[in-house]
Amino acid sequence: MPELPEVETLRQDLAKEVVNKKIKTVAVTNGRSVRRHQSAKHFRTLLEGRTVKSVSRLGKYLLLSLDNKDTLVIHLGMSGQLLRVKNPKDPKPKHTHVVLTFTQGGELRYVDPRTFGEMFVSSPGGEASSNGSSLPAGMASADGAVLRRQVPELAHLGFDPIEDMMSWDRFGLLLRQRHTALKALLMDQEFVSGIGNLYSDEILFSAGLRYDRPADGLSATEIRRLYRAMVETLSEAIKHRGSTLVDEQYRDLFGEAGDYQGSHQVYDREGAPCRRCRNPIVRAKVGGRSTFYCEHCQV
DNA sequence: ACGCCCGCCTGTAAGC
DNA sequence: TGCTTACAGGCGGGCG
Repeated sequence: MPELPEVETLRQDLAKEVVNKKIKTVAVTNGRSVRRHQSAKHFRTLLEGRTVKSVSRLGKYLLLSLDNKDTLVIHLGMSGQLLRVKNPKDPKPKHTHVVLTFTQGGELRYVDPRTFGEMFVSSPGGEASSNGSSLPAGMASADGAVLRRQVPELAHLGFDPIEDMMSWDRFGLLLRQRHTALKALLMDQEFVSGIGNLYSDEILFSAGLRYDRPADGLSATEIRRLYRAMVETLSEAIKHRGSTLVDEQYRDLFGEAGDYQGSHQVYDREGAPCRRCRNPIVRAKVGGRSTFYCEHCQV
């Protein structure tokens, strides 16, 4: 389940692999993956002949800027993979739904068994985006603002914890406006973008905070701990090229597994001893989802 | 405003 | 062994 660290790893590799490459042909073999477009043909037409100029990321979304100001947006959902293949004759994995072939050779494959993910081409003025000046609360970064204006469909996303700098004071101000359980807030993409079930649990353990603490009830010290835990946990996971779980769903651009799963403190460790205090990690159901935490270390 | 559920999907694994 | 059920969970939508 790709979250911010996995998507950022892909972004870094895509920046090396596809920038300045020209899209020769696009093959769509499952229309559900391009469902925002009226037809697969329309999607193809928008991409064929375009050159990729840069690759950026907003939360869990990848943004490939094209030479005509359009943007190819890629979201991996639960089970999406992007694979860079040098030899088009390599056997295609099951559930390969979209293939971009480059003029310079090789191809980029989009594989997604559960089809929760999607790809679409966004045009700057292509949507009803009359008030492009309004940004999510706390938005401080010019970069994030530019990307949100470039892709109106993603204007609702909250700040990116890695790309958008924020002071502890400002973060605390945003927390105090919300009477929500911390875990739900961390996973709310309109508040902060890029954090899912796995990293919210890891961040809250690192911060020493329970998942059900109300956001508006944190002390100044706790606010600082949470902010630090968020940035450091995500940064460490990026250094380790993300997490590949037992289901093997996440693979990088070259099909290699990530390396951060060995550093997990709580996620998927029910009953195992807490790495800090040795008490067993507890699993709880919150909103139908599994939540892992340490009853001793998180208060 | 917020919590909680559903539907969308397939692969895997546990249970009977 | 083989069928059924649960689970994995991002996201948008609906409901109380």
